[in-house]
Amino acid sequence: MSSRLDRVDLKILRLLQNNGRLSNAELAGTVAISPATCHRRTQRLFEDGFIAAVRAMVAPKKVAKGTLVMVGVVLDRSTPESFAIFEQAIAKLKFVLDCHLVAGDFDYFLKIRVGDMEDFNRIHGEQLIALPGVRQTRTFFVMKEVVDNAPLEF
Amino acid sequence: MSSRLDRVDLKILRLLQNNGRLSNAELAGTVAISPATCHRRTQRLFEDGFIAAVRAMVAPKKVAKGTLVMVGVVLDRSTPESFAIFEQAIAKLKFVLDCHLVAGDFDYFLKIRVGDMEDFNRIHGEQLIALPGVRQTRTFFVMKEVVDNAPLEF
DNA sequence: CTAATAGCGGAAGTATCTTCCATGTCGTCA
DNA sequence: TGACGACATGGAAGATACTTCCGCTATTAG
Repeated sequence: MSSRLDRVDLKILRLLQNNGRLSNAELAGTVAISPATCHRRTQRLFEDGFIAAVRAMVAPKKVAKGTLVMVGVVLDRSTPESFAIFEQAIAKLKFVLDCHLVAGDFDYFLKIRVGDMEDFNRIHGEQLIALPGVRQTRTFFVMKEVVDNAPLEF
Repeated sequence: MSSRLDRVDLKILRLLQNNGRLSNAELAGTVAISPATCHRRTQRLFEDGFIAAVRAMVAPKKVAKGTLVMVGVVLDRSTPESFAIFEQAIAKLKFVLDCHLVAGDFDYFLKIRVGDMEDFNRIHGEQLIALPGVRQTRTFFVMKEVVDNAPLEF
């Protein structure tokens, strides 16, 4: 929490969110401060945890991960132990992009990327329903990605 | 689709996915090729669209967006026109991170980031249920983010 | 076997990064 | 009001990295 962000910090954050490979010189120029100051500001944003990471967004279709699936999961029992075991197991499944414990008709919501439907069916049968404590799953195939992973507005 | 990715390309992609600010020299050193070759490879990965963007991941809690909500949406009518109008409208809502047309009990799934529950209630009442063609929404508050936006495995 | 093509790494000029330091600004306290 | 302290800023400079050019090698096709 801690330190406040002034107008300059916000500008840097937004610029790096749009293009994480901007050079310090380019940043400084756009924000209209000296490279030295910009360097210190940016460094602080990293050190203080405002920027968790900088990631290249790999185009899913280019690497045979063009199919997106949302899955609702219901567990057998709603005990803390069941949740912990489930979460531990799902962290190992690399095709799971999101896994959120939610309030409502499901216990967890998953966002999964796979190559195609056939790929998903195999994964669903071999890995998802085999997860510890899973009573049922409900699959929502994504037919159109209207907005995917939009940058955070702040 | 087009051009193939060899072992070196994959390494570069994975490294940049983990740290998008790696310098060309660091990349080259890790992948064990010359800076010149590495520069050419990386440039091609961008030009050919394998890397859609490089983004700084801003920590949501640090910028008052610590509350995550999943929302299922059902429209009044399932006509192409209804879908188009809805999608056009939702693209303007900056707090919507994901919006996917799905097959199943809902028409759309939304992933939304807001400051807190109060914030969400206001947005839900003023903006979500006011979207064109919305019959009903079902809200799933996220109580725990087990995995959020994990890097793509390929 | 020869030639064409594509990819590689070395080299060098240019640009950038990163640190140090002097200067300036703001707020506090005497 | 004035002096002081804490902090942030920008300039400068050595070290580093970027980007392009060019010659070399390997692979493929004829």
